[in-house]
Amino acid sequence: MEYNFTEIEKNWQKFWSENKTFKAEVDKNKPKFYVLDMFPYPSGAGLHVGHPLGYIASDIYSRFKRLNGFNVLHPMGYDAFGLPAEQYAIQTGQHPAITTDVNIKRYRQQLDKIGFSYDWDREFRTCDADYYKWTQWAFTQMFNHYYDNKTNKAESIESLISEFEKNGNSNVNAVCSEPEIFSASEWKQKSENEKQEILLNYRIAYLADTMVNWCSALGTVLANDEVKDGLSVRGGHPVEQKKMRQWSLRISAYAERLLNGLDTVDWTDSLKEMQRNWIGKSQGAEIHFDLSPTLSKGKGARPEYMTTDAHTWLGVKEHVVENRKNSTEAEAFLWKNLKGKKLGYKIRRQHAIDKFIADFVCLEKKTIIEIDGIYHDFQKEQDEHRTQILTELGFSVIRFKNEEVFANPEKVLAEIKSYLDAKVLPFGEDLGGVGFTIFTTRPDTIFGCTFMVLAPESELVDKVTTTEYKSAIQEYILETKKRTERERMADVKKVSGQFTGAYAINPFTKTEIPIYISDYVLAGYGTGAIMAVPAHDSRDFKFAKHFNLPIIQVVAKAGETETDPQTWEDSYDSKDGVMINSGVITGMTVKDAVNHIIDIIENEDLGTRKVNYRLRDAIFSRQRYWGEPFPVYFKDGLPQVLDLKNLPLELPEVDKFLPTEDGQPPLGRAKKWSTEEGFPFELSTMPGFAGSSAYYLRYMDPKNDKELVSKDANNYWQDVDLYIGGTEHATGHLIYSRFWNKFLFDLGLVCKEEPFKKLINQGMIQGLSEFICTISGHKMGTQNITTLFDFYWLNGIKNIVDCNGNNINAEVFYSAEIAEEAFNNIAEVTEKCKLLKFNIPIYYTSNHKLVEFSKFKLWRDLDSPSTSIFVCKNGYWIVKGNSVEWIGDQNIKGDFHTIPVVEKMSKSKYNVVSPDNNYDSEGNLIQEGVIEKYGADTLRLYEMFLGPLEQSKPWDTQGIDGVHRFLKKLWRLFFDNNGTFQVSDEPATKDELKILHKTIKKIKEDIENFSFNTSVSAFMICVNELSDLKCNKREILSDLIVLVSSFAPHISEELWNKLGNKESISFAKFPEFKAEYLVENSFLYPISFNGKMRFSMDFPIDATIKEIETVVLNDERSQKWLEGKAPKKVIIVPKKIINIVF
RNA sequence: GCGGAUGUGUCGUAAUUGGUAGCCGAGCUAGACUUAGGAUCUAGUGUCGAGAGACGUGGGGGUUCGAGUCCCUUCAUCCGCACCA
Repeated sequence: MEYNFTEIEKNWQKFWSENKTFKAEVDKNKPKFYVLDMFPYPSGAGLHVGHPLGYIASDIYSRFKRLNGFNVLHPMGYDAFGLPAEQYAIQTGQHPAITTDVNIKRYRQQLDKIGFSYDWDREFRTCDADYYKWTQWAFTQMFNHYYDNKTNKAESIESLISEFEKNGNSNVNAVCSEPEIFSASEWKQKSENEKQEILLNYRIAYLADTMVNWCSALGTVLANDEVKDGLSVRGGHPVEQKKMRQWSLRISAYAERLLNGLDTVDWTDSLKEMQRNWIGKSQGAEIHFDLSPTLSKGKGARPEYMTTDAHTWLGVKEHVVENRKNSTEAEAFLWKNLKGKKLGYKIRRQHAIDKFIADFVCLEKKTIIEIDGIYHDFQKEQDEHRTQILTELGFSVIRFKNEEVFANPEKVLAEIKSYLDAKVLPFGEDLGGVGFTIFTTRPDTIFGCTFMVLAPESELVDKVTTTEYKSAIQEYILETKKRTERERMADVKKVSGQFTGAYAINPFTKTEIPIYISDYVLAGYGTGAIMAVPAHDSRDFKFAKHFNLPIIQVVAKAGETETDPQTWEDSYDSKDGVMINSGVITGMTVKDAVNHIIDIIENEDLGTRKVNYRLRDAIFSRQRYWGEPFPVYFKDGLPQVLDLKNLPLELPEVDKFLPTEDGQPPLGRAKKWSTEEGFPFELSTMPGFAGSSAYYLRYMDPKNDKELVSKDANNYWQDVDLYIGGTEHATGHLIYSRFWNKFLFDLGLVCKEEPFKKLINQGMIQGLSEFICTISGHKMGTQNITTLFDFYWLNGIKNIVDCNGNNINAEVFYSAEIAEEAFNNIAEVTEKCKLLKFNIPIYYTSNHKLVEFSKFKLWRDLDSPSTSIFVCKNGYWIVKGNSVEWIGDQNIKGDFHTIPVVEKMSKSKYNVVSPDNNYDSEGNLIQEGVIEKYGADTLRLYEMFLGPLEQSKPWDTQGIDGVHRFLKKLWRLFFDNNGTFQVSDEPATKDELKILHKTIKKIKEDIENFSFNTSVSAFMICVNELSDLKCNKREILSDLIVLVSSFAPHISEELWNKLGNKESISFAKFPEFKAEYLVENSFLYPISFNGKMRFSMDFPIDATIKEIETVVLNDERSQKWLEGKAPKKVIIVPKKIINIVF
């Protein structure tokens, strides 16, 4: 009986599916094991041979665990929302739900052919409303929680509100956007909207203004990698930096826990390193720098709004309160339009300054606004006197008459605003006093800080820049604004910057140091400002050199003395060394100095110890259609979330998948996109990572309509024991889902803080592309072709150009080996010529040769069918439509070589190999699949045989025959020469048992170490050896087939069944390894002389070292190798080696 | 620039973790069976050498009785991060 894999595989796949063989249920009598593959996005191209690599590995492991008595959860589903489907929808008008469904069906069909042991009853898609209900629900939970630094977990917003009501927020230590201290009574006085506004600063899911890449032509925010040279990669539309109100997730609150959690999981070091890198923790200090000259009276003495002393305040307090009550009509009118930062500046009224009371004051701009009524007319002289004093204090006064206010209030407000906008305080007092704060990880080098640099986008820039430098600064900012963050990163080498005119004072050296702005400082990191230490930071060094700024060495390499930094080629950035020129810390090591200086900084109130993270909050809005709608509506412009009972909020239908005319996201086109009360819903949708962040939890309990996952299911399945997938998710999905899980953990909804216990990154299977060569600008007239190439034949390649015809309608291709030569010769004549190499579909080639000339031709020029010439070494092919003619030596028809290149397997490179048959749009077979040709078991084994799982390798079917032969050989063990199934019930021999148990041991160890490639060769060795012994003993084959079943389940089921078993082999028991079968009674020792192996000798296992030594030394071969010398030493390692040293 | 990984026949790879380098498969060569072979089987196949033997795990050095494996150094390739203060 032949090994008919097609039949066998079809039958068993049907059997598994009908019998739900791999259905997993909570079973508390069995230990659980959860094996998960990373969520696939079902692309239109279907599966290629690279995708199943990880799936096969996880499937082998799942089946292995089942055989070992575990209750295995092994599910599969689809990450179905996403951009490609939507782009396709925009192009074709097809609803993304339809294309996604088609793609998923194709995926499923392909997956089914490979024989995976998934529990298909748990399958779901992220775009199912039943599923995204829980994505939306999780979002509402994030909205309803804040991160408390005291309990170090997420806590409910209700508890925060009740704390506000009791004590205000001064005792609250929460992760928060803009802390502003208020008391309980102040909280209670706030309007509902004001309260909501404040709460948004605390919520884990929050709405805030964020800088984004906005592309108005595409109507969406773009990620950095979607923008190049200020244009969108797709379409080439201009992209601008824009502040937009976006949903974000406060993932930064979890930075420390995300970092620490890495120590508890079994992932590869490289992956953990990537995450650590992404989180980017750095420890250092925030240090306050005063501006020079300092006008403030002292640091940290009083809040800035207290602009008078306590004594005076008590004296004027009554007047202030009185005035506020009895404000004039004009004042009241103005106040209505000034309060609450209506002009963009905080304005206070009836505010005491020195011993005066100002009508209105803007402290950050040191500006007083006076309304002169009749009352004031009597006091004109006094007012002038008062103005004088206030001016001395640094305030300026603008005045308006009552009548002005009434006659043209708009004009008055506009004047106030433009006055405030224009006013630049020379010494930065409006920064909240007297200077600004920087973050550094090297506070020890502060004595070497000789200048400061601000990020161009920093809010501080406007405030420090002196009038003189204003235009230069603005010019510089404009320049940098044009470039995206990405571009800035790209040309690191270019040094640019601009002096602001302002100086700060180094708090330790007390010297005045200039303040610059430069785009090498990022607004988003730290405080957007740095202290520059050119001697010990290469970027600062370059900057100092460029602008000729002083460089002071403060760290010397251990054992070296001070040198002149002016002579340096580069800075000394290392933390190895001893402090010099550094006041009290001179002589300390860098490590000690860092700690010591921070202590001083804290004691003297110059700053604080500080930990900084690179991890930023995740922007969660997309102006897109094909994603989860936010369960959010807006009431008075403020967001409210829907209750669970109103979820899911289903994605509405729209007429087009494009933004609306007025630039709203596609959901703006939905007919009724508002609550029943008429409050509008959010128009953005969630990003790709939303749906994939908690899917592993949902698999535990996929049909539950009451909760994401039941307590029962979660307590049983707990976490993913083995997670297999590609590295591409290292910093995206794997950070987000860890965050998401930790959040749910804080809420007590899941029992494990880390979701993925062990994680393996399978290597990529690359494609083997084929390139064809042609030369641009070099086409020839058809009528010349024959003569041309006869000529070419006679004269060699270089004469091709002599016949450069004028009727251009033939394209010439060159076989790889002559392309270069041909090109070189053509280039002599026409300089415009270029050697072109481009990808061609690999299925027109075979063994790196073009074979399907006419098919290639058809593919190549659909638009202009013409003649093509394929120049080979000893002639050429002329191809016209279906006619292919060889011109040249008829005895040796030329091979037309293409150039093989290993690249990523991708549709655009035409190098995709799918596991099953590949048909064109008309249904013609264009590429035979491995599954059809060899069967799924061969595919599974071969993918594993290719090499270590983690390693990337190009797909190459050379060698697949060997694996297929192995399966046939295995099959033959069960049949006699006539093809009749025949298994002997005789007891196995010692040798047979030894072979079997050697294999059991090896397979068990290999699977546990995920070393599947070596298991496959172990199987081969085993079957080879059994074949040599002509072994057909049931005792041996029965165990062997169980071993194989994890790898090649179909053939195993078939043979298992033929052995007379009624149940699926999945319910068999993994054979037990018995060491006694491997016990040998002798060992063949390799005998080396001075470490070089010369011959080997057999000794009984219980021979003593003494006995062995005597026998070996007396052997005549030993005498020969010793060359008559006496051995100095004889090393005998039992059951290992014998080495004789002489 | 920083971090990580890898480097072994013609190719994919293996090596009991410091103990006979090249298992298994492919390819190639020769042969058997056969009407035929993309079937099956047998033998050979690291390099040099007629041979004995010598050399051989990117290069150089070291530790060791013994190194593909450990240490130092250097080169190459791949991947990740990258003005992160």
